[in-house]
Amino acid sequence: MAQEVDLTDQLQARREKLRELFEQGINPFGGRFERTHDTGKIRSLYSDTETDKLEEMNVAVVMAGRLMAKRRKGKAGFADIQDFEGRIQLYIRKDSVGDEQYEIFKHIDIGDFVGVEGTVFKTHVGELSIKVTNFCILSKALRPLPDKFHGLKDVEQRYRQRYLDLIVNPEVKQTFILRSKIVKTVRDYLDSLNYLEVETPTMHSIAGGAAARPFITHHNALDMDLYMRIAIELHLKRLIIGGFEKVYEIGRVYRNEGIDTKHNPEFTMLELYASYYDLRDIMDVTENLFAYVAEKVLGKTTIEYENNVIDLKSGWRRLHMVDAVKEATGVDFWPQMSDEQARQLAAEHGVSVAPDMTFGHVVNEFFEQKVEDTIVQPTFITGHPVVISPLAKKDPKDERFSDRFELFIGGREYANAFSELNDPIDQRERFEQQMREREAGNDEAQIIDEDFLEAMEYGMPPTGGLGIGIDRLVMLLTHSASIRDVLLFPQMRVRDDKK
RNA sequence: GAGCCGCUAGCUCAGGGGUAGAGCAUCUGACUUUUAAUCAGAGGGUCGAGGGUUCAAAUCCCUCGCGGCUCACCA
Repeated sequence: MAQEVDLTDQLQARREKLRELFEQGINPFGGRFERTHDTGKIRSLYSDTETDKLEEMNVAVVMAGRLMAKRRKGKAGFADIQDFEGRIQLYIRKDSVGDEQYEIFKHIDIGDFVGVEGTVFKTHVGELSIKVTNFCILSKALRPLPDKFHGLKDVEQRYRQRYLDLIVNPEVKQTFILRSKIVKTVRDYLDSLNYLEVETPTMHSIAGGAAARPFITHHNALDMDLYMRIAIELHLKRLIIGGFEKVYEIGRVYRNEGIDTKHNPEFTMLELYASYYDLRDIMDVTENLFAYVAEKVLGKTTIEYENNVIDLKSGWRRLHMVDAVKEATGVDFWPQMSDEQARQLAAEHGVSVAPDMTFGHVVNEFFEQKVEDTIVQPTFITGHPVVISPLAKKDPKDERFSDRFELFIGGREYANAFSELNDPIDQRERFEQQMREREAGNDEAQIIDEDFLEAMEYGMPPTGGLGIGIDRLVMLLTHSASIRDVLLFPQMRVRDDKK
């Protein structure tokens, strides 16, 4: 601990007050405190009660909270305390609480936790308040809170010390309460459709199910490297094989990639799988889920996000990637063509492609570079090229493309789904194709998972599968510009010069 | 990884070569319905870190750290 001389005036003052409390025989770090009301209950019960009526009712309450403001004037004073539900004003008179407690009140600091007994009343301007008859300190704060009026603005400090952000910036608290409701509502919806929620390992011996670089860790007793999962996919499919006909998991996945306003190294994914479904069924589930959650959580399906008005009501546009590219650029990839011809079209239309890219890669590049950003209203883009979809069924009508969709809203991807590949021979070929890409230098291409292939050889029912980025969904529904604003503790570099 | 911007008191911010400022917060005093309470006084700083230029650097230059945004990467 720092020596006294290193402490700022405010830290010294609070430690001094702490010592005085001990000397008076008062425990500044108290224990259990039984409340009769919180601020939410007080407000819902008495906000609309007339001042005189409230006086007559003489409602006694016991409350607790953190002191957020103090306005003292001689032998009386006002203070605001804050609990989870909000704030309420206290009115403390020396002749109500007595000399001893009033002395404590005089020396109590903003940030301290207090417990109070009193009666509910309204001030001259009609503010619901508590006339305090008994007052005690429940926990002493040794550091000052950020500015009561401006709050905490410093973005770095808000992320590093989220607890301060939550104490002084009420809208931040609301965002995370909403996040909790969103996730709960997703669960409610899937549970109502008889999906079974499961938990599968987050440490994998092979990081599969997506194209991404994993985090590597090590198990000492087994003396083996393990990978933090980059997707939930392959374990949930094993459960489909095992006879769980409808399963989902909401959990963390980890990708060892850059950090920006849309990416955090660990984030929350929903994946669900349903036996005997195909892509069409999954589209229905997806749009119904979004609409249900928006309606339940926000009370509406029309939302504003990044200067767009977006309607999440079901019945979204369904558009094949090739048609989307054709619509935006006039380039038609339906006719059969060679990889060379495809790359030539890219060159002609200013789409940058690598020299070894195949027809499928080129189509995808066209979509990403020319179409993706322009999609505003919820749109299912379907039929991704098979080469970039190693876990999806081929489209029987055109085997260059897969039975897959990605959901785009406001130029951003929110979901990814397939009619799941359930042919183990084809799956092996797809993995082998991925291994060849890997050998060619794509370190995000997937690794062959023999254990998963064996599982599939026992027979996997036709299955529809879906993945939704929960953080992005929360961003959308909470109008958050950065993923860090919907993560309580976003990943940050360590600071070694910590004050 | 690149570019731009930022880092000054506990918090919010001014100050951009000439002795470090304000508001809130803190401390002392006054005040029994205030609410960004008010009034009077006081204390509080390694100006992100290190180097350089200069008689003189918070300020100009270089390096580094941390953060934000944009781009790249991320099917």
